[in-house]
Amino acid sequence: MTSQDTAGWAGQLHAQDRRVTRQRLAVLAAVEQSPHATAEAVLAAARSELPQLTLQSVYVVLSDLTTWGMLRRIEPPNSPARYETRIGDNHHHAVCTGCGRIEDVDCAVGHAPCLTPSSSTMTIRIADVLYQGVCTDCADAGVASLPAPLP
Amino acid sequence: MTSQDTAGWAGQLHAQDRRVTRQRLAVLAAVEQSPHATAEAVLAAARSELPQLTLQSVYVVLSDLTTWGMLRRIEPPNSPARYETRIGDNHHHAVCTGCGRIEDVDCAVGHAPCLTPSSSTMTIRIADVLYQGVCTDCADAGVASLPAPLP
DNA sequence: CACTTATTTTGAACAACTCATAATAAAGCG
DNA sequence: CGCTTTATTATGAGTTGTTCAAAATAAGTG
Ligand SMILES: [Mn+2]
Ligand SMILES: [Mn+2]
Ligand SMILES: [Zn+2]
Ligand SMILES: [Zn+2]
Repeated sequence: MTSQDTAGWAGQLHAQDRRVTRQRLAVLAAVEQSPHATAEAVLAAARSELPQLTLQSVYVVLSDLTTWGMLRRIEPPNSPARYETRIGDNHHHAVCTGCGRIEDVDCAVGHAPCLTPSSSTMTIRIADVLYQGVCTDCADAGVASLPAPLP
Repeated sequence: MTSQDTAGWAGQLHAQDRRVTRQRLAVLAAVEQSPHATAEAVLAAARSELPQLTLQSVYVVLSDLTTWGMLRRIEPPNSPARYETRIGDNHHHAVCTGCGRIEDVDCAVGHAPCLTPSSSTMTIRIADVLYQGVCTDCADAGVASLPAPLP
């Protein structure tokens, strides 16, 4: 959201020979400000700066930025896709089955060892680990039920 | 698919005070026969035994069986949900970004250590690891592109 | 066999996302 | 700066995968 970030994002877009648009900067700022945001949440946040922005545009911008490696998309169960600007560090996620809360979790075993599974005929590029459990709030509240959508 | 399996499934259903129906047995048989099948694929397979079966019924049966722990659901990116009878062993999956092929992968580091991530305020119940890469077939064919839906 | 009620079917609706096309505006150029 | 080109966005509609409410069916019980 800072002009620092904005300048950096503009630079990255330029470097990819992409146009620097208000929509792209607004979406990047929204995702930076609230990590693991949904497309709807991004739209809501970005509209304070760019009221005429549409959900469809948010979808294409998110898709493009993800394709170009400027955003990362995660797809938790029982939730629409979520996006974040924290990329390239192979970090993982824990989602609470009580309230849907999503937390970042550093790679479980240290330095990207999850990239070498025990046996597979595939050349692994990505290891996406999704932990599911109950967060302390939900544990305190005695909630251990099924996933509920985030507000 | 064998009467062995069928008897076992009927027993599990009885043990849960659930009714043993043709639909449930047909769905279980279909998933057992083709692991990681989609609801559509299950419908197609089960209809050879039960032609009047509907997709909506397949959805509720799959959902129920998953809730009761008799099936496991995985949700790969760019794919509808998939189901399998291999449950309770914390195994993971590798999906080819070329052709969409899905393989089982045993827990990467041995005996369920993925259940203890480096740091989280959550009590972890499930560690779902999704590897994405390129399978040998696709590597040989020079395909490394975006995921395509399985036939 | 008849009864109760879980289960399935029917028909419709929904959420999240994608597509085709028209309108707009960012970048390059004179 | 104004003009042009074309990437990008907005508009409107469509699609996929899934869920829901209500009626019809059938599994289990006595
Ligand atoms: Mn994250
Ligand atoms: Mn599997
Ligand atoms: Zn929680
Ligand atoms: Zn492949």
